[in-house]
Amino acid sequence: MSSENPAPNHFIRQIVMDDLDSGKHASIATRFPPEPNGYLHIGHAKSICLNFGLAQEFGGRCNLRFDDTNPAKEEQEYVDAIKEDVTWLGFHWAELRHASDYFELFHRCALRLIQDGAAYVCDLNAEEVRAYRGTLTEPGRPSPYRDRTIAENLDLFARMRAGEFDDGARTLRAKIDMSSGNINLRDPALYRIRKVAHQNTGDAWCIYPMYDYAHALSDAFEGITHSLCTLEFEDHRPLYDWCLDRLPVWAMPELADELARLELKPGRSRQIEFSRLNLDFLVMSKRKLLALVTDGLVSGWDDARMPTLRGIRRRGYTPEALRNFVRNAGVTKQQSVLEYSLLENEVRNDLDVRAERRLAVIDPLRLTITNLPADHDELLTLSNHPKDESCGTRQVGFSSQLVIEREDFMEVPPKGFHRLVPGGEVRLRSVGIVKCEEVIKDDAGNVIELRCTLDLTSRPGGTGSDRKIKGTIHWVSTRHAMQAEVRLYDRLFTVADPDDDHDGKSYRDYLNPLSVRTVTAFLEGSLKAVEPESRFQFERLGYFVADRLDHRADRPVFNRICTLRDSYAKAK
RNA sequence: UGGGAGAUCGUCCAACGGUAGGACAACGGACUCUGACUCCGUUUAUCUAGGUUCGAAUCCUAGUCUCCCAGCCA
Repeated sequence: MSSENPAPNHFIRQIVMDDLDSGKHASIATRFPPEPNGYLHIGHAKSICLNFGLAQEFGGRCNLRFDDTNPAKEEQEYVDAIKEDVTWLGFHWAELRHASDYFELFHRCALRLIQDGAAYVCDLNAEEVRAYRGTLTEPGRPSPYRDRTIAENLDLFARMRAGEFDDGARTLRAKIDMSSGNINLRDPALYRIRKVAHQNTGDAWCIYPMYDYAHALSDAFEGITHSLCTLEFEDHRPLYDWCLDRLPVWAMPELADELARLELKPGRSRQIEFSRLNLDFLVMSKRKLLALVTDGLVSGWDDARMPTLRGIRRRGYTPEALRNFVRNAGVTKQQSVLEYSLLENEVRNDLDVRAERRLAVIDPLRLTITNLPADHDELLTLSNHPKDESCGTRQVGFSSQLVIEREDFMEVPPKGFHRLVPGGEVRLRSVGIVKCEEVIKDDAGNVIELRCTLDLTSRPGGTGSDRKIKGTIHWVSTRHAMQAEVRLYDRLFTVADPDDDHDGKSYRDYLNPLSVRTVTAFLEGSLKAVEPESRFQFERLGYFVADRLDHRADRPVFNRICTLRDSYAKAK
């Protein structure tokens, strides 16, 4: 099995250890808070590994919480997919929560804010609010409704809640500072009117809380100690803290019954930001990913080329490799773009250790052994893993009628070519050394068959088996082979930064037309009855996985996860 | 011209006033019945300018560059 090294230290882990050492927290609590409006991608893996990983390492707890405060965008389908993906990645949540579980609590808190004179109902519409807000460099102006009386605010808010007003007609706003340099503090909206059914609460509410308000309170309700999020929320932190300063939910009697009902143990949380995970040669924004799907540029969210967790899984990447990748990437506040090779490297590391070896030919060239009877039929016993005997052995059929990889033969080889050439010798993996005696061509001059003799003494255990030969190539016996659809994947984009839209280009202009190639390959017969998602190394070709969705015993489909490193190809 | 954040090899991460180190990438070599794996070696970095200090990636000052923010999205 693959090994996962201990967690390297990073600034958030250090904060956690300090808080534990100082006694600020007896144990920690984190949460992974996705909005169920799309599928999870590699970027989310960082947040998942960080939140769940920290809780795991320090004996704390980590909740999965759906940030479902905007019913217009969210769907149950995504909730289900996210749960499945988190589980696949290898994590278990302490509790499954929804922000919508707390709608009653949010509402009571809003009442408290109004009573404290810290929030008011504003009648400005969206456009007017924007005009009053000012700009990045100019302060905003107070809303004409800013100084309503508490009684008036209470009455208006009750009527908002009762559905008396249209969508967008009014908002509940925090009364903070219209001249703040931080735009988030210029009386941000706390509640808006949306007469939309919610996938969880149905028609119970027509006012829904905004992210900043709901998120800070949700963290506090759940007793989250460390609320980890990405850098773009850095200047939301003052608002996060404002909410908890005004609403010490752990000490508000009017919340007690509801908190008890939900079995919540609230506490004050601290928001800490880290930089997102970005990868080159990929796009990661939900919008662009969605466009790839809806425009049919890929086959779906689970297309094996997609950077979604479902796509990555479909492709055959292992959760272990993904976790190692994220761990090695580290956690900082520096914006960064990781090289895709880091991820591939982890996949190869993991699979080299655990994937059994098989023989397969994806671009066949006929090879006949002329000094063996035409009906020669033999079962060879091959080891499943060169470095792990516990993987056992398997039987592979061998005959005089074989196919080899077309690129393993060249009539006019370049210098340094170690494979088959006319009159030359090469070792057939686990069989022995063959010599190419004759090259058969069709009328067009294409090589269609190689006729070779096998040096019988070079067979395993034979007197000449140790004879040094430069090259070893793989093969499959046609009589014993099965054919299968094999999908050869390559990167989806041709440039390192597909998001770069200079020169009027867009990521669509950088799509790799060769990102998938489907071929019919010859596979050794032992591959016949494998389960979907089982992974193998096809020797010298790469790592392959039986497709999770399409693979069937009677119609096998394999995906290439990644190639092997190929120093020869690189040298060419 | 506002507010927030960040600058260390090609990439990512360390070094917490005391020899700038690791991983990946690249390059060279060894090994090899997978041109894989493994092993060995090499190249490459502290944004700039001042200052403090015996000593600065780290502290101070000034500047430069990059990213984020003007949703009733999250």
